[in-house]
Amino acid sequence: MNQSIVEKFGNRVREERLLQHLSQEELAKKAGVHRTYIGMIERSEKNVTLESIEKIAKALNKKPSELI
Amino acid sequence: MNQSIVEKFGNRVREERLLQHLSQEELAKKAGVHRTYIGMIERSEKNVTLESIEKIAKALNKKPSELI
DNA sequence: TAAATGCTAACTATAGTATGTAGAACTAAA
DNA sequence: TTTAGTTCTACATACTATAGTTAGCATTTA
Repeated sequence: MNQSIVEKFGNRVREERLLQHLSQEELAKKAGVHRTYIGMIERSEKNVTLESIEKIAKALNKKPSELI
Repeated sequence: MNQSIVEKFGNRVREERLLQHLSQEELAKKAGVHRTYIGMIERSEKNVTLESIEKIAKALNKKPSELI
């Protein structure tokens, strides 16, 4: 079964967030986005834009390309 | 001077498109997006989403991460 | 039982579509 | 030359779909 790019991204974000012991709310604050938005991304409910990818990647100390 | 992630993406798309001798319209057709949209992306006027990144990357025979 | 997350709903901003005009660059023909 | 036809791209405008915000409450998990 092939995951979509949106699913892959959501899974990578959750994986990295948990590795760093961050709550969705903590990650949201670091990234400058909203709490529920992180949840939606992790559940593959949102088709994130480049700028949001960058914000979240920075908050996780990753390069955008590492989350894709 | 630092380019934004949106500028980098637009520049990479144009660079690859020209290397492959494709017009904006040809690339748009291969990617399944609208003609004018490719122009807007290359001029850094649009903050592309993951799914559009994937469509354009496939049309250029690249991985999404190679365009970011 | 508190902290974390899921989920809904309503909203605003903007991604992405569609159409048309204008101008640059290049042919070919006279 | 110059004129006309073609292709490509920039740009404006208007529209629809959806990204992203915000709040509240339900559910899960420790």
